[in-house]
Amino acid sequence: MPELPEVETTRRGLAAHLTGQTIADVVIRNASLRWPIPKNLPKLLRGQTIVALKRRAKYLLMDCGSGTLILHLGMSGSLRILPAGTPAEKHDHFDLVLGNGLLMRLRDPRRFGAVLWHSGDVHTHPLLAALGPEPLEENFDARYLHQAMRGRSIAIKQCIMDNHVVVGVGNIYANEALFRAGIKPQLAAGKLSLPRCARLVAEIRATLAEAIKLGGSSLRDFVNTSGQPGYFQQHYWVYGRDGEACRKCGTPIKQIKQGQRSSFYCGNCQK
DNA sequence: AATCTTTCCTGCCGGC
DNA sequence: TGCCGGCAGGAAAGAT
Repeated sequence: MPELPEVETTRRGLAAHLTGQTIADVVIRNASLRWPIPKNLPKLLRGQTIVALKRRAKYLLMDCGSGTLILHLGMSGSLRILPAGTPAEKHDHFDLVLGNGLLMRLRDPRRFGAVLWHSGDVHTHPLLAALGPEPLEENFDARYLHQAMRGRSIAIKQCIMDNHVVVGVGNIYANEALFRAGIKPQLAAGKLSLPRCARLVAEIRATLAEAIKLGGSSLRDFVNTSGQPGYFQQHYWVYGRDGEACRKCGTPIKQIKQGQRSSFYCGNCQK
């Protein structure tokens, strides 16, 4: 599933093909994603030049000069670069046909993704305006996290998955980072000391950075822009390892539900 | 049939 | 009383 490392992997794979290219055509086969794809998108985009491909949280931002195409992969989306004219398959909802004989194709079986247009400063878009800091940037530090969680009774795991606190930490990496930091997922967020916040910040950063280096997770249906899976899943400490031995101490990994999501942890290594 | 995935939205609760 | 923020739960589609 696309979490931040998968989105960043996608961004890097796409950027080389897209940057500086003109948009020859736009094909909408099925507009009903999480929100409808704007009907006037072909009119808006035809003839535009792609200036840059950026990322904010799990949103891909295609800067077209006059505005920004906002893309989200939802739970099952993937973007690929293919030769123009490649026949569309099931769940291929959206194409950007480029001037260089290639196209960028969105496939999204579960249709929780999004394709939206915003003119002007994209960071003022309602979906982006209230987001917390990027986990890999300097302003996400121990002092900030400590402050953001102060007085809160919500479980630490749910707190770091809250986009208002920090963006881009989904279920897999939340579980992994908490294991690496030695923090039990049920701990009340407000109870985490400043030094433990520092440890957690460091482990969230390291977990995401390593996953990006490895090309993202390949859980279920994630593929990169060439259609290849990532390799991070081979490195999980706890995710999906219910009942298996902890890789550090041998204690069986436990699975619990928090906010309808599965959490995995070691009762011995995580306090 | 239940589960899994992301994230927005609704509505309840308690505090002031 | 009414507003606010925190928080829980629900919703969307499809594969397994």
